[in-house]
Amino acid sequence: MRGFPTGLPTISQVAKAAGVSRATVSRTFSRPDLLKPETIKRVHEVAEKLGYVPNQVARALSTGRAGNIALVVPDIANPFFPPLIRAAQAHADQAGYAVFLGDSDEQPEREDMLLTKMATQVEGFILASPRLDEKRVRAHAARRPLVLINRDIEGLPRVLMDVSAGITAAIEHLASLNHRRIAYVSGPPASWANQQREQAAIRAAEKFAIHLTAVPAYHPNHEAGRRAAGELAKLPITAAVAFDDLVAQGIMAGLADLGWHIPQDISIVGFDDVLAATTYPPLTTVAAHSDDAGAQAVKLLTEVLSKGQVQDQRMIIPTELIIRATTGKPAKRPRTAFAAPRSKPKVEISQQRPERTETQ
Amino acid sequence: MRGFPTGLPTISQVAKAAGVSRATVSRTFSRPDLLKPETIKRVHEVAEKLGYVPNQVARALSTGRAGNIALVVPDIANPFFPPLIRAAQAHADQAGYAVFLGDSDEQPEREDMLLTKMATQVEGFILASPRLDEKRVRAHAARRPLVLINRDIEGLPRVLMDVSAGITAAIEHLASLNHRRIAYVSGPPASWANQQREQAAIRAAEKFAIHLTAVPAYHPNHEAGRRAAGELAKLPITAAVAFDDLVAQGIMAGLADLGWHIPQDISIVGFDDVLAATTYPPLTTVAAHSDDAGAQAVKLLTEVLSKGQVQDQRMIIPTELIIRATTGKPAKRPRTAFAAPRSKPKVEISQQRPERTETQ
DNA sequence: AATGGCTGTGCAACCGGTTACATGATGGCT
DNA sequence: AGCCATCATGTAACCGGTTGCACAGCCATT
Repeated sequence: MRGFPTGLPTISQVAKAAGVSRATVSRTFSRPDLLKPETIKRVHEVAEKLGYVPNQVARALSTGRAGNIALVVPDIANPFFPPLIRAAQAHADQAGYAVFLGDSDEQPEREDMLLTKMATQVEGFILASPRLDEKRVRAHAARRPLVLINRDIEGLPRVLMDVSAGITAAIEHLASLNHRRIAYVSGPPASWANQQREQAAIRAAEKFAIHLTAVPAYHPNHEAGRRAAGELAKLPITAAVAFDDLVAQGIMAGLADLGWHIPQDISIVGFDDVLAATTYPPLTTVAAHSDDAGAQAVKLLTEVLSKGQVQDQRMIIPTELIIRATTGKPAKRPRTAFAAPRSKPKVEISQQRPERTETQ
Repeated sequence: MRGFPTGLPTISQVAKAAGVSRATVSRTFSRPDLLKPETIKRVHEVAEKLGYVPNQVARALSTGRAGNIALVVPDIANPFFPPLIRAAQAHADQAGYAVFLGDSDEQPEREDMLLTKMATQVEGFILASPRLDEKRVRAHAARRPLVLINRDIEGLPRVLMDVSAGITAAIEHLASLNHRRIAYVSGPPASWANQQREQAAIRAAEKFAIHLTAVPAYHPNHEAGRRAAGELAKLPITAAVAFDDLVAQGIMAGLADLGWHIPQDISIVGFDDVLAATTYPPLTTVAAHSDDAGAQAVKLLTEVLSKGQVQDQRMIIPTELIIRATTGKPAKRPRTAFAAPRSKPKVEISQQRPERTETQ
C-alpha cells in the first residue's frame, strides 16, 4: 500500500514507548498547555529518540488545516517575481506555513488547473498577476481565502503598486531636467499593468506640460526593447520611460548599437527595479518593491486565515523613483531626428480596457 | 474544528446522491477499470453536478502517496534557478505531481528545517545546489527518495553539469583567438561549483599552454565582478573567464567605468548563460542549461518513485560555449598594464577542498 | 444440475493524527 | 468528612479517502 518506506514512526509507537495514550502524544505537540510539564518532557525524549515528526498530512485531514498556502505566478523566470516569491516564502514560514508554488506559464487554463489541484492541500491562495478572468478568480476565492497581487478585484483582499506615484515622479524628474518631448514605451497592450502605467504616464505628462508619444514594445522583455530602440531613434524626443526594466535595458542595447550614448543622447527610465545597478550605465527606474508585495500578501492571507473571514482590503505598496545614471539634461543639439523625415510616430494611445490581463 | 468552510462535497455525499457505496465513488476516480462503464458515467455526472474533487490530503493519508515533490533551492533570486524551477514544475505536473518550493536562503539549517517539515507531505525531494553537509543529505535521502542537482554524492541519483567541457571549450576559443595570458575570476572559494570551474580552467589552460591567473571575486554577483574589474585592469592579461554571468557582467561594467572597450581591450567569457544577449555587448558564455537539469532531476525522481528503489545514477548535462560579442582577438598594443608597476597579482590558486559547498 | 470462474459492488478496516467527552485524582472549602 | 471544581489523561469517534476481502449474479463448462 505504501510506496517508498517512510521509516517515520507514528504517534502510536511513541505512545507505546512512552507509556502514554496516543492523545497525550498528540497533545504534546499541539496543545502542550494541557499537560503536566513532566509528561511533556518524557514524551519529547521518546519522540526525539525515535525520530518522530508529526505527520502533516494526517494532521491536515483531521483539522482541515494543511499548514500550506499556494502562491501562483505567471512566470517564475520574469525577474519581477523571484523577490516576491522569496519574501512570501520567508514570511509564510515565519507564520508556520509552507508554500506551494505554481507557475501558470502565462496560461489561464493552467492557472485554473493549478488552483483546482492545490485547493485541497492548501488553506489559502496568493495569486500574483493572475491571467484568469474575474469570474473564475471569484469562484476560487469562494472556496478558499485568496489574496491578489497586481489585480484589482473589488471585494477581495489585494496588494497593488502605487504605479501612478512612481510614474509621476519619473516624469517630474524628467521635466525638472528640461525634457519637453518624451516617449512611453509600452508593454503588452492587453496587460492590466501596462494600462495602469500608460494612463499614469499620460496624466503625468499633461500635468507637467510634456509632450508624450506612445511607442509599443508589445512584449515585456529585452528583445522587444531592442526593437523599439530603432523606432525611438526616429522620434523627436529626448527621453523615454519604459514599461519595465527589461524593456529599458533592451532599448539601451539597441541605442548603443546605433552609437548613441546614454544619458548624453537620450534619457531612459525603467520600471520595477529588478536589474538594480547591473545595467551600464546604471538604470534610473521606478522601484516597485515586489518583495514588499509578497510579504504583505502573506500577511493579509494569514490574517484572513486566523480571523476566519475575508475583508475587502486594498493595500497599496508605495513606489519610489531611483535616480541612477541613465537620466540627465537633454543635449543642446539633440541627436534625435527632430527635423529628419521619419516614419509616422505611433501617437495613438490605446484606450480600450481589456477584460483579461497579461504580464504583471 | 474546520477552519475556513471548504464547501467541497465529500465522497459520502456523492455516494448517497448516486446511490452507490463510497468504495464505488472512490474507484470511479482511482481504479475505473474495475467498474461498469455505466456506473462510472453515473457517478461522474453526480460528482460533476456537486462539484466534487477528490481530497488530496485524505488520499495521501491512506495511500502514503501525496502526489507532491519538494524542490529546494538556496536562492530563488539567483537567475540560475528560475529556469530550473520552471522546467521542474512543468515536468512534475506532467507526471501528475505538484511542487513544493523551498528557499533555504543559503542557510544549511533552514534547508534542514524545510526538508524535515516537508518530509511528510511529499514523496520525494530535489535538492538543488544544497548547502547541507553530506551526512545530513544522506540522512534525508534515507527517508525519502532524493535527487541532487549540482552536488556529487556517491550512491544518490544526481544531475551535474559538464563544467569541464564548457570551460575547456571557452579556453580553447580564447586560445584560438591568440590570447596567451588570461584570468579566471573565481566565485565563492568554498563553493563546490567554483572548485569545479577553477580546476577545469587550470587544466584547460595547461592543455592550451596559456598562462592563467586566478582573481577572486568572492561573491557570485554583479557588485563583486565590478570590484574585480579594478584588479583585472592591472594584470597583464587579454581575456578573463568569470565564475558566472553575473560576475562577468559586473566586470564589464567596472571596465566600462575605466573607459575600456570590450572586446577590443579585453575579452570576457561568462558562465551559466542566464543573461543571454541582455548584456552590452552580448556576452560570450558557457551555457549550463539549468532548465535541462531541472527536467532531468524530475525525471530521475519520478523513476525512483515508480520503481520504488534508488539507483546510483549520475547524469551529466552537457554544456555549450555560446560565442557572442565579448570575445575577439587581443589588441596589438594591449591596454593592460603589461609593464606598469602593479600590486602583486593573485596567482596563488586555492587547492583546498572544503567540506561544505556554497552557491550553485 | 452442479461447479467454477469472472465481474461488479459493498463492507469495514485502515492511514495518523485531533478532540469532545468521560474518568480518576487532587485539593480547597464549608 | 463531604462536596465540588480543577487538572491530567484516557477513550473513542472522526477527518475523507483506499483497498483486502466477501459475496451476489451471471455465464460457461462438464
